[in-house]
Amino acid sequence: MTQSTKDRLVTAAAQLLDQGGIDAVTLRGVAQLVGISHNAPYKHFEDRSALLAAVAERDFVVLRTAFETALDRNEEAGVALQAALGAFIDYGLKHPARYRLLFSDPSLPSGGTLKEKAFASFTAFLGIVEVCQREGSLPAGDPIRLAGLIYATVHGAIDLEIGGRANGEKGLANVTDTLDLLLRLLAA
Amino acid sequence: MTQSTKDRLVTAAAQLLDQGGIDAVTLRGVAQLVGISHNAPYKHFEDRSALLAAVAERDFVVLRTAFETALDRNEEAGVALQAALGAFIDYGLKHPARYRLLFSDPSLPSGGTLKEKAFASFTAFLGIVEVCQREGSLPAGDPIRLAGLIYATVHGAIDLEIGGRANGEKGLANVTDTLDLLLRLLAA
DNA sequence: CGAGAAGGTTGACAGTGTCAACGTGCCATG
DNA sequence: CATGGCACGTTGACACTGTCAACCTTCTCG
Repeated sequence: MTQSTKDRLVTAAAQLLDQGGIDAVTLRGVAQLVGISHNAPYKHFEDRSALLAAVAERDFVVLRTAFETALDRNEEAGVALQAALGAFIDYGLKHPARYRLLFSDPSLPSGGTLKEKAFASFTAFLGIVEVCQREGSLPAGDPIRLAGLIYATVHGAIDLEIGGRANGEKGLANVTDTLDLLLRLLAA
Repeated sequence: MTQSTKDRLVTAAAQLLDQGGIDAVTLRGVAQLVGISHNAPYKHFEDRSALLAAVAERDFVVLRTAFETALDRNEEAGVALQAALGAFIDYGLKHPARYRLLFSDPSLPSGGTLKEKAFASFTAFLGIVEVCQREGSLPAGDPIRLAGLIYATVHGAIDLEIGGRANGEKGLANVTDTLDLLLRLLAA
């Protein structure tokens, strides 16, 4: 079956997000892209925020799936961790506006189903960390805090790089370097 | 002498930012708060972005100053580092909208004088890290990468907590816990 | 003295989110 | 079979916003 109008609205919004950033996502523009009248989106979403939240939810599911398949497809958990983080970084740098929508947009609700999806994605990541600990490729200790530390570091590094406050010769190192340093510390 | 209109515009914008978030900062609202006509701000700032950039620049200077005084006021560099990070976290949690303006706002220019001020603030932080290394309270190695790691981690943790994606029993730990874990790792 | 710049004003315009009212086709229930 | 409701779409309007243009005042400085 073909995509529903609601799905096409979400896809169109994501497309505009990639092309012109968050400011380019206007309800009227999205409607036009889908080929419906300027007010039709209100039949599917309560307001602009709800549409953006739907985009974010979809991407959080993608992230969670990426984490889960990273764990499934790799024998060694340490390799899975690298793969998961690589996918995370890749997503952030390739879709900066969408990335910021998920993690740094103030207009999105901080609760509800969006929070659940965000939580589920973190939980999948946590799963990888736990296996790493059992395997010995990550140090023992509270897995939630350890996963939180890695998550926060990677997120911070991605966000700084997206913002352009990370480059420059004597400035912050790039994401991969920062992450490598942390993982080397954790391996020691 | 009394504050210039330009300064008062920046202050008013910061105030609206604190009260109602970035969406509450409207040029007309700022003008009204200062008591001038809706178009007067254009005599001082090219557009809305320029006004927001001025707010960000001012706060970056504040951050840099906080870092510098932390180093000045403490004998042990390790204590200064704690103080600097504490001030950083405090600022972020008390002024989330302003914090996000500095680090995660896409409408701000990623270059120019704003980048310089952001850079200067990071450099001040880097200075503390270097002294810590000399003192032995932080491990040796490229100070830029080490400072970048700490900076990225703290920034990520603050940003996640602001976004409300950090709380919950089984969710990410809070900023202070995350930071403590990192510093303990670095001390070992 | 007079010109020009700095800073302020009013008025207009297009674009945006959102509300209200109105149409239309399909599906389920009497 | 009829019919009523509901899902989905449309047009029109409104207030608010950023921004441009034109105009006015006041002060400075050659």
